[in-house]
Amino acid sequence: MATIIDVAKLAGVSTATVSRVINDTGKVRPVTRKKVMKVVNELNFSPNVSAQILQSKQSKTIGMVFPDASSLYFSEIIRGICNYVNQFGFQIIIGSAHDEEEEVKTVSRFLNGHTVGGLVIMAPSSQNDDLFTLPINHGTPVVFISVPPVKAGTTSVVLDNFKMSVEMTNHLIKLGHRNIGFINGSSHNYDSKRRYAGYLKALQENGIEVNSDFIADGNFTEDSGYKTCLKLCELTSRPTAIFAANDAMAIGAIEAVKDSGLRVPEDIAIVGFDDISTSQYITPALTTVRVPLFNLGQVVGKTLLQKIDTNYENHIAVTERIVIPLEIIIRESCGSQLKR
Amino acid sequence: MATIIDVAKLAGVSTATVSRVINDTGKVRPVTRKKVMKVVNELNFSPNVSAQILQSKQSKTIGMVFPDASSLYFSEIIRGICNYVNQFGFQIIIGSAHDEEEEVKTVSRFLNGHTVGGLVIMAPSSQNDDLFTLPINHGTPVVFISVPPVKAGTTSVVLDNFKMSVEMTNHLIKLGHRNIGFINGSSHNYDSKRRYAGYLKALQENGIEVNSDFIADGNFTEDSGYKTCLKLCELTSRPTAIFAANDAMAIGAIEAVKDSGLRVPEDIAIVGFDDISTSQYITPALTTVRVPLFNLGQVVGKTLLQKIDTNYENHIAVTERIVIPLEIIIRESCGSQLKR
DNA sequence: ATAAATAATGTAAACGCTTACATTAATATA
DNA sequence: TATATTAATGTAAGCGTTTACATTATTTAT
Repeated sequence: MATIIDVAKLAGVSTATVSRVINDTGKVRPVTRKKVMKVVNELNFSPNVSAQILQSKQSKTIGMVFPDASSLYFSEIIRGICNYVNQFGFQIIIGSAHDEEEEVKTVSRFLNGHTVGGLVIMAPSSQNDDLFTLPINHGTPVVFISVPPVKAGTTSVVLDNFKMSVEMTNHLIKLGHRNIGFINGSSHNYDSKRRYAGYLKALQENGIEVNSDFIADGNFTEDSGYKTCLKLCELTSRPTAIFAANDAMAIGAIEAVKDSGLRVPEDIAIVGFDDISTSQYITPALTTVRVPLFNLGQVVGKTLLQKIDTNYENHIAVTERIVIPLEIIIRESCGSQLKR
Repeated sequence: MATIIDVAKLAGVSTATVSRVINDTGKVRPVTRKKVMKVVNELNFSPNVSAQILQSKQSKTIGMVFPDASSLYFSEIIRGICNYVNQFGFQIIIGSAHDEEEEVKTVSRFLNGHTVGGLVIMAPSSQNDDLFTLPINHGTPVVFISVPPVKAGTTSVVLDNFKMSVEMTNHLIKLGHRNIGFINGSSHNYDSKRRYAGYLKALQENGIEVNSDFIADGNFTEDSGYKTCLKLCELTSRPTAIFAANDAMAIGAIEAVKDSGLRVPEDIAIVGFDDISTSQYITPALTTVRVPLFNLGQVVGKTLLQKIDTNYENHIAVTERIVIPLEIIIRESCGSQLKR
């Protein structure tokens, strides 16, 4: 494998000049540039990335750490990030983690190893402050996905959960529902919390009292949706509509309603959140909120690259929060089309 | 950030000893080891990965390059790979590519940059020999996913497409079908080819003549399944069963049959391949072949790590081919439960 | 034509680590 | 106890870059 020295020798210039040519830094005469590029192509030279990082202390790889639990969403998000950052020669390195402790470890390994020039951390259920303090203390630019707006000097990209949840609940209310259940996702999950908060807000705005019997605790899995909904169906005075904090649980809920001998949406309307691909195919097709994950990824990539850039110059720590707009998708499971 | 020199100084030993301690190479007295480890922990030292790679020429990063088109499968596969290789301190770096040309570029960037110690290449539709020759010439261990068994000295992990496709077709035949259609995936895709070959084989074994009208060309998308199936439905003598080369197309096909005013499976049975999560929720639930992607990923990880290990010692280039067994999932869309 | 200013290129140190080889310490053997 | 053997540690070169600074070439001004 050819090194920069080989190129320099063959081109009859110094390594400094070769470096300047391939990185486009500093002045070099067109004649020299051409001469060097010729050899670069001949030898099929490309620089040793490790040597570059070691010397320049600037890595063009981005670490992405996320919990196993978000693997469903991860694929699209990462495609979005890649799509954006690849344009600028950046790579993505993956660190998945089973639990929070492991997530912290992964972050610190990325940081200490000087492998990454920036970090994307997905920690919707984060309880551990280290996840925030570690990279910030280290001075490495980070973008968080789906975290509460608590930490100063932190930049994050979040979904417009609250607003859409209000809208979705309002939609149910307009359809005539007053007894609306809610199935929560995992207990510490920020997305879930905001969606729940929006639901509560909508009820309150419409003067509907919250019935705690109608609030169930799931964990984002379809199974938990099924089981909690089954209980809701068995209530003597059961809800006429159920809002699940994500589609997987909504799908489980639909099965539960069916298995209880009831109909969706006639007896119980069901709505979800996420718009996963199954949602349009299940019967009845699920009314939900579309979350543009690919787009989210692009925004995250763009934001991070901006942080990295400005970070090279000056270290202004602004707290930034970018909200991704979402869209309600009305299908059959909410009963919009129904004449009541 | 602490370097190995800081640690050495503080512990009163040489950098060589520190290196031996943290890498567990060479002999070092327990006393010394303890002394060094104490400082390592105090300073929260962890080695600069770039410097390690630069010096040792052995990267613990695995490059995974795959076409955009396989992003559906990618998430689970990568989880599987991570799951295995993380145990051994290996990381994954992602290189997605729009087309084949870009895929080759990505591979060559990984190779030339010396960023990766091994490569996983997913190239089910590969036409370009560079994808194979590049890493082999470079001497970097590679594992291919879903590629034809053509290249010598190559190791690959593939699905047992042919066998399962024969079985699935046989299942249809046993159900009484003789007019069975097939919807192909994208034209150069190896998985699709093998599935088609299995279908052909089963027909032949049962003395059923192939009706070219029943063979449609899709491209793995649901939309293509819908459109091609619509045409199949319009045939004056139409097939009584259709085998789609993947679930997405099968789902499109089910919609098409419905939209043609026909019933699945009574008028036309439909089966697919992959067992994506939607398949169990669509009505009727799709009979299909389950592909254990996570498991596939684990196998790929294990195989690659083995190659990397032996590569360090001796460069025996054996052609290896690992076949992942699959499982038929009988649901409703094939009409097994039907009394005919 | 010469001096001054500017542009282009070269030189060499440094980045943080590993490891072959040299040296010193500890243990075994006679 | 002296010597041979083995174990533990140290020394320093080198991995392939980038870049501050030094040097040389080119252009501009006089």
